[in-house]
Amino acid sequence: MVDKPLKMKKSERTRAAIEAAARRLFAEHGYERTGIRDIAAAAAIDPAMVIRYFGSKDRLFAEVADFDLGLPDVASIDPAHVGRTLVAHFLALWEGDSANGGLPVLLRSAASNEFAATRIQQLFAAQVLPVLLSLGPPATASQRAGLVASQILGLALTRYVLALPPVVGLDRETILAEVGATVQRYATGG
Amino acid sequence: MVDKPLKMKKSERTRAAIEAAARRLFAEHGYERTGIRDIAAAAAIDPAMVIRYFGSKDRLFAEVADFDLGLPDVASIDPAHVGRTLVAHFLALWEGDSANGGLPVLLRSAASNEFAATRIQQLFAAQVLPVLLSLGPPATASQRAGLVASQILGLALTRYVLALPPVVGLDRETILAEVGATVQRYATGG
DNA sequence: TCCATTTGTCAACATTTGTTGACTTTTCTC
DNA sequence: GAGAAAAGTCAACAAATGTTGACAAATGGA
Repeated sequence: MVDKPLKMKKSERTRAAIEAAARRLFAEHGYERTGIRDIAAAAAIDPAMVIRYFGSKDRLFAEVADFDLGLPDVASIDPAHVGRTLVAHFLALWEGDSANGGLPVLLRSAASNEFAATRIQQLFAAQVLPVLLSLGPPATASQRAGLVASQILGLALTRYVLALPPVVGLDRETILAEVGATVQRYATGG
Repeated sequence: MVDKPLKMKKSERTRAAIEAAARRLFAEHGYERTGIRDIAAAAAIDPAMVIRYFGSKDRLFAEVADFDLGLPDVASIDPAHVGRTLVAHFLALWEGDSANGGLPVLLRSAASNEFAATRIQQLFAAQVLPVLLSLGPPATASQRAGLVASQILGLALTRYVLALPPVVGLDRETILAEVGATVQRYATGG
């Protein structure tokens, strides 16, 4: 079989099934409350296969938690609307049904899982901070990033993890306007 | 013994010890990662006593999670500085070493514990929302409360639970000014 | 002091957890 | 089709979990 197979190799299909099930369950119930047997059941495979393919629960989680925010390039962002742009991007990251979804996984587990917490920290340090560097005095970049993180993660927490009704009830445009304005102010140090 | 005893009855002392240990451990590691045996060890008593005094782990958690935000009275708040006042109050709630500390417990567990999440929701609905009612159009009170929650819980999450370095590094005055301004705007619908 | 109530100790339980190894079935190459 | 490699199944493990009940010690009122 030299040609690229139309269907993936079987092993890759099961591996993908496990990963998908894990992503969903970790995001829904968090690291501790998601058992290997739950993941296996959701993927319709044997629990032992989870270990076989990923080595351990920790490594499976690490795999699922390894993703990219995919923030737009600094240069391509209109500095006058960074706030709105960033918020829109994070909204999409949460509500996009497909592909990514690693952020819910992380946030749901970060409160009681050191690894997830560290991962979030890295994510912001490596991907958000650079964006803010050019938007204000570099000396205050870290401080501005902290404020931005507090608002964006707070929105994610209350809307998608805690699902507080008043926050869930906010419509997209209100969020973009209100939270966007806040992030804008934090990001530029205005 | 008719007089009020100088020392508590022994049973009340152990009960208090268990509760204190539970509060600390729940706040530090969350509900799932805190075992009854851990609590017992921290309180220097037998694991069986925890059950004896509180019935179950769930009920112990519920006890510890049952507390008050103690927000200042609506009338006593200067409407021009609600934001700063609220933020200052929440900061004190987190950093006050004594007494309360129920909020850390809740936030640390809320991501994977339905009960804790519901409790937070009740707390904001019953204690924060009333404050906002008189500060803007009553029709938008819920929306304003949602935004306020997203920022205040976001600050708590990133600073005390995730301990993101840039947020931990923020000094008190910066927080009061920056986050206070945001909350002020959210609260009044400005 | 005697007795009853309270308080504390101990060992065990059933269940669930992540993980492992031996085994069988499927799949693919020659 | 034979044989090797890959993929999947099954039962079991050690450890940890919340919880229970039988028992011992301490306490306090009569």
